[in-house]
Amino acid sequence: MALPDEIEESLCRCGGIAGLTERLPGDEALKRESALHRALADPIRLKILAMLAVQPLCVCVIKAVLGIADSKLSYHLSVLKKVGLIVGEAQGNWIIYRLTDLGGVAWARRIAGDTPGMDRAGSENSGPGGLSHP
Amino acid sequence: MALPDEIEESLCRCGGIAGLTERLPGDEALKRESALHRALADPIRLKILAMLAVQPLCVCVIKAVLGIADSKLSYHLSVLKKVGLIVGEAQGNWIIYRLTDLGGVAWARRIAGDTPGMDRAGSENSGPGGLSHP
DNA sequence: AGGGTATTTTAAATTTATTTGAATCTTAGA
DNA sequence: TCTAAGATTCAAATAAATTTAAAATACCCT
Repeated sequence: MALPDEIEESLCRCGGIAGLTERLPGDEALKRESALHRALADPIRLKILAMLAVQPLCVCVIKAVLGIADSKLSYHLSVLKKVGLIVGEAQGNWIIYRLTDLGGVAWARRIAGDTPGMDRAGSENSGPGGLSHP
Repeated sequence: MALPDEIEESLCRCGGIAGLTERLPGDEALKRESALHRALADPIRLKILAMLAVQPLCVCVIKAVLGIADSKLSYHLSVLKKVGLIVGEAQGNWIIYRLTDLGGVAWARRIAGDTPGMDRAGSENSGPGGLSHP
């Protein structure tokens, strides 16, 4: 196959194609990670996450902020819920959504949010925020 | 609208719907972030990132590891390139791809894939404190 | 220049995700 | 029980991403 010297040399150093392959995450891990990113790959859903990073909220408040149709919102909530970034808890007439631990991690690890050339970042939780619920 | 007490109370504390809205990232930031996640939302592309995190590589080596068609690989490389996660530098007959700084950050901030038990979905309680990663 | 290898581009076919609007479910309260 | 509000589900329509195979480009070498 004949490679560029630099590549061939360092490729050898890490065990060739086989050695490189061994160092990679398994298919399940990659599938899981990509599923999470797919769930985060929409501005509406990121905005929902940003809101829930401030505090838990019921669907009607989220809807008021986003200004989108009920069923559309429900769809996006279900996407986030399915991968475990948020959970919803029924409370009487309402369903209150909040970030899971995973959702908190995902929001905290935003990629572009604190790298050069960005708008301001969201939340950073200044207040006590959150549902008291002891 | 009448909300659950706990929600209404903490919503007031942060300035109501308007106050909440102000705390959210701007549309441009959300679009940028979602574009990055969209690029990361595929196992093949994550695997490419993983490989390039080991060392820069030319297309033919990446292809040998992934075992996919040339044009398919080229498509996925272009997706990663377009959002600035990788760059390719022509070197004679080959094109050598490497992670950008942004790509390094993105890979380092994987959400599910580091060390911890990564095969759980709902993950309500992955521990208190949540954000740190031993 | 001509041949060969490495990589990208194109366009059509396919798959997957999102939006929309109507219908449904669930619960609280009169 | 009846009703209204809050939220989800369904199926059809639309839009976007991915795959495929063929054709094109770019480069090195003799």
